[in-house]
Amino acid sequence: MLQKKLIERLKSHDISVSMQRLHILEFLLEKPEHYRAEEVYEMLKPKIPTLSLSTVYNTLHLFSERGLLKTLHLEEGVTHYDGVLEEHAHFVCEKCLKIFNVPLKETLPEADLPGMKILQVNLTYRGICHECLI
Amino acid sequence: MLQKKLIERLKSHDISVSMQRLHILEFLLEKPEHYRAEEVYEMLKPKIPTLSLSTVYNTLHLFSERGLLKTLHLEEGVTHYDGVLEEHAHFVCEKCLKIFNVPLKETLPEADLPGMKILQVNLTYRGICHECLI
DNA sequence: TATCAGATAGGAATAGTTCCTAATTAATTA
DNA sequence: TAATTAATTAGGAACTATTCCTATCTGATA
Ligand SMILES: [Mn+2]
Ligand SMILES: [Mn+2]
Ligand SMILES: [Zn+2]
Ligand SMILES: [Zn+2]
Repeated sequence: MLQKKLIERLKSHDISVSMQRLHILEFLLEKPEHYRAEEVYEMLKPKIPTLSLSTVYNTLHLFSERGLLKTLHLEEGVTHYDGVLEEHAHFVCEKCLKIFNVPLKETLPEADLPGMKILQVNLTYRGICHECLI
Repeated sequence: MLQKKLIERLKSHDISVSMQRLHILEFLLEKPEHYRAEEVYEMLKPKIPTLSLSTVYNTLHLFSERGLLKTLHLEEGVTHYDGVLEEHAHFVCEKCLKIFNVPLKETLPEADLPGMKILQVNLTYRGICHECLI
């Protein structure tokens, strides 16, 4: 994505611009995969040698809070971040722990939750992927 | 639940019986709530003074593997166990972190996952609960 | 009874995340 | 512009849920 677009995106979400933030946002938006903080850190270290893991955590929290990306709790003790905001489900392989995006045919069922404010819906399938079934 | 029923339940899932297992199973089956390993441990300590946290972890893993209960990854870094096996969704309040059971009106959408073996489906709503909205 | 496998207890080790503080950078004010 | 203030970042220590390791215990088997 163009630098200009990224800057706009940050500003429109009330986030002031910094090199670290631009890089982290770009990294997550251009990929359909799901990364952990540590992975984002390792991938960006070459580009921003002074980058710290704390900053990655700070930034990911901020982005998630402001709706720039989605936080996923799919497996034990790890948080993944998803830059794809279009509604979709996930499939987690219990063997290799790979995460797959799953397009949704129908919209997700409305929940009967009177008085609650729903901010996010998450649909996850769990099982064994085609690779691991062989 | 009757001791007899519990023993049957274990045996029918190819799990040999022990006091620890009976107590842990009973505890989780009779409650609609969602507990962490540590909580199960604390609750059962008075009944089984020699109980160890390791055993609780071992047992919960075993039960989950054999389909006696469901493993939930709803919030950061914690695993909850659910003894209610009937299909239902969850609502997690982002403020107080309480977990609510949500009955499902419709069945969950079939996933377009050719070649994958689906073992579990998980639907989670996230937001602010009625208590925290006041 | 002696042998063996499985289950348990206890504690050390691990790892992802959070918290704290000082240094750096950006924004605001005079 | 210079001085002041606020926000961001870097680095590392602290925290904590979970896993891993090992010795002990228990129950079944021969
Ligand atoms: Mn995704
Ligand atoms: Mn439940
Ligand atoms: Zn797999
Ligand atoms: Zn709440």
